[in-house]
Order: sequence, then structure tokens, then C-alpha cells
Amino acid sequence: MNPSIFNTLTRKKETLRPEQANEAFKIYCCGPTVYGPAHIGNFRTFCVQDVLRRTLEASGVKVTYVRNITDVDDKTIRESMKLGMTLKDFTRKWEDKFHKDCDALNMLTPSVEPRATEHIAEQIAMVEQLVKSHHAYPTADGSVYFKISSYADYGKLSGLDTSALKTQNVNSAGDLNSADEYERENVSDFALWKGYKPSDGENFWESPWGKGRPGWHIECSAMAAKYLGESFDLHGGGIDLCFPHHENEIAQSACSLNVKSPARYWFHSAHLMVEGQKMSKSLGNLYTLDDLIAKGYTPMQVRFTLIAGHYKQQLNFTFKGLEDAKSAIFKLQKSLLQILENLKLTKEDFSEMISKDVKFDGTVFESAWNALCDDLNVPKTLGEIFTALADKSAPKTLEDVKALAGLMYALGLDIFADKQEASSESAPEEIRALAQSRWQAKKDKNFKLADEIRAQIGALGWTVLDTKDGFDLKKS
RNA sequence: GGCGUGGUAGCCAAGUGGUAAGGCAAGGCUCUGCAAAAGCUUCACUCGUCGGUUCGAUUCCGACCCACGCCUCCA
Repeated sequence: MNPSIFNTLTRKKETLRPEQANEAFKIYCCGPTVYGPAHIGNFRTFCVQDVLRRTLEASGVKVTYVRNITDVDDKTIRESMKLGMTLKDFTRKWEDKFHKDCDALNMLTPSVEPRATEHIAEQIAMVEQLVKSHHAYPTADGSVYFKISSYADYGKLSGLDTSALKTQNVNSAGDLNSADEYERENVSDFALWKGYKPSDGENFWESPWGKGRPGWHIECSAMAAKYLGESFDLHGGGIDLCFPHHENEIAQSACSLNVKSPARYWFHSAHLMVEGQKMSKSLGNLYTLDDLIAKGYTPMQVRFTLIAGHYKQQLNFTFKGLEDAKSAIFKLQKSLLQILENLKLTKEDFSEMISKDVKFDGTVFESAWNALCDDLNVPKTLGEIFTALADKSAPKTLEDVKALAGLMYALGLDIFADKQEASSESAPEEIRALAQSRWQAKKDKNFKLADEIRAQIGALGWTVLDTKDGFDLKKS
């Protein structure tokens, strides 16, 4: 079964098929701007895209996945200069951190991950092409702007009324859009190339219009065309990129490459709220992965939380939600362990089964898979998984377990990544000795002493949990 | 103002023209000294409000209320 998604361009749910049958499905996603640690809002988008890619793969489609690194823009330049670092050293540092976080969140590595600064020539070539075809014009300050009035379909993706746009001189905050600053012909014309300013420091490249640097939108168009061709299958990003970023990309590509739209499917995921509020630094509710790990949550719990809501739906991120995810994962582990035991299989066996080569048809998890293929309905998928797991009337077969492993591949949930609560081995010798003496007291039916020792252990920050024939120690 | 999304149990969240998946939390029971765990089990006559269409609407239509997002470089 081929997965479907809601295509922003057509405003319809569509089945995803590669343009050329038997060829790879080509995806381009806008990657991070590396000027600091990515936050969970960024990761919501990237995790959802990861699920899309994995689901396509599990459906038997080959995928080429390109996600760029934006390593030059106002923020990267400003922050690197503030620290006295070269732009490259600065951005590589945050790029490495981004990759570390992605790995922790069990995201697959992109097929290609191009950096904007390593594709300046391609960007300049595209801008030249646009200038030559009169879709763009240079200005006195050495910048080049795209002329949106030269492209009739501008605004089609985001449903923008361009006639209103052209006369719009005031933004939502009531401020005058500083149209004159760069001598733009029209306020809505956007920069393809930015002329050099002293505040750019050492960060500039030579171009036919003098030294400067590329505008933000052109990098994606140039790199997507280079690695995926003039037209590819799907372009993704956060909903905020729909306008103006993707709108501008379409305009650039359409006018320089002579295609209607660079991508046939446009995939946008909704934003993340935190405790009901927009996430922002000023509200102090902007979390990075490390922030959550420091609070004792695991990357897998974070991933579960980020993908558990539908991608088109705004997700309200809460710590209660993180707790819920923790319990849900634990429940999943327990049910699965029971099934594996019945089949005389181990966790390791299951881990080896996690693969994109799966058959879902005829298994108890067929409906879960169908839900995932239906516009990436992860909440329903999870519901179907739990329902199937709980259905005692259908004993699970090896094929069922393999199908579940396939679903775990698609969702990117490494279900045993989180150890089931720390166990006795990690406890200090002192605690273990105490626990041992309590166990002896208990066996001697000296419950008073046993409870005293338990209280003592509790005071030292550990909890004793009795099992059938022994005990576990847990950090409390 | 323009465009768009959503309002389903305490919280999160699917869904369908015929009377509401799932997760979390909570309650009850069983079980072991106790505790925890585990197992079993209960938990929306109701789907923002008001009208309309229909034999029948949470699901279709209209109006209204509320929340949220985008509107020039924020995933």
C-alpha cells in the first residue's frame, strides 16, 4: 500500500508515487539553520519527516532524501562574529550538535546533506539565469531581487492574494515594511543575492554583482535542483515555511528551470505549542533535547511525544504528555516482551527484525499499517497497535511480530532503547549491601527490621522493589 | 483586515450518516507480610452553541461563539 499525505499545493490528500515508476521517490526538506541547538519544535518537523520517509521505505518505495544545512544567514554571521569564530567553525559546531541530537532521536541520516556555503556557485548561476530572463533585477547596493510581478502563479501554494500583496505596505504589527531600504521595486520582491554590508565582516563571496552573499530562499532551489533534478517528488518543511520560503522557491525554480513547480507534493507540518503557549525564548518555554534529558526524560520518550499527534494538527507539548509517553512506551514494552516470550524470542531477536522489508497484509497489525499510510495518521496507528496487542483472542504469530517490527521501523521507535528502569547493577555497593540485608530480614520474617532498612535505603535515594524471588533497586 | 486550522471524557487523541478507537490519569477486585509491580476490571446516553436537511447527525448545510496559526527571511 502506498502512503498518502495532504498536498498543500492541491489541498487534497494524495497517494505518493514516484514520478517514474521503479525510481526512487525524491524528497527535499528544508534543514536547520545552525546557529544554536535545535529546539523540540524543529525536531517535531524533522521527526515527522523522518516518519514519512520511513513509511515510504516500509511500503517498498526507495527514497532519496535530501536535507540541507543552512550555514550562512544573518543569525549565523552575527553570532559567529560575536564569538570571534569563523563562520565555518561556528556553524560546524552546531551542525555536529544537530547530528548528535538527530541520532539520539533515532532519525535516519539523509541521503545527501548539502551545505549552503558549499553551493554558492550553483546559487549564483541560478540568480544569473533569473536576471537574464528578466525575473530578477540588481539594485545599486549590489543586491539582486526577484520580481514577483514577473511570475503569474506567485502565491498559489499559500493561497495568497497577490493583488493585495502588491499594495501591502504595512505588516500585521502596523509597522511600515521598510521597502525603500534596498531600493526594491515592490515591497514583496525578495532578495536572491544580498550585497555586502560592513556587518558581514569576512563573510562574503564574489559575484557578478560584486561581493555579497546568497539570500535565504535561493539555496534550497539550487541544491534541490543539483541533487534531485529540476523536478522532484516531494518538498517538506514546517508550516511557517509555506509562505514566503516555499512560495519563493517555486517562483525561483519555475522561472529559472522552466518547470511548473519543482515538487509535485508539498508537505507541511503544524507547529508545536508548549503548555498551550507559543514557544519562544522570551516566555522561557523553549526546550532543546538536552533540556529534556536533563529533566530525566529519554530521547525515545521525546520522539514518541513529538510524533504521537497528527502532523497537520498543532501539537501542545506538555510535561504531562511526556509522562504519558513514558507510560505508553513502557506498556508497549511489556506487551511485546510477553509476546516474544510466548514465541521463545528475545529482545535482541526483535531488534534484528526491525527492517523496512516487511509484510503487513494478513497480520493483526494490518489496520495499524493502513492507518499510517492514510495521511500518516500516527495517533490512529498507535491506537490500532495497542488494540491489536490487547486482543487476547488472537495469539500473535512470528509474522505478526515481524509486522510490528516493521511498524517500529516506520515510526522510528526503538522500543527497547530505554532500559526498563535502572536495575540493581547500577546501585552503589553500599545500597546493594543494605538491600541484601533487608532481603535476609524479610526471609527471616523480621518485617519490622526489613521495613526499617527499606526506609533507610529510601533516605539514601533508592527504592526497593520486591520481585518473585529477589529484589530490584531503583533510583527514586 | 486577508487566508487557514481546530473545538470529542480529568488530560492527550482517532473516528463514522445509524447511536463514540486508543494512550495517560483515576476507581474497584485479585495477588503476594506491607509497599511497589503484575493480572483482571470500571470509566463520554455524548462529540463548542443554535438552527436546518434526514427515518436518524458528533459526522452534511447555515449562522454564531471560542482558541490557535500564517500574512517577508521563525520548523
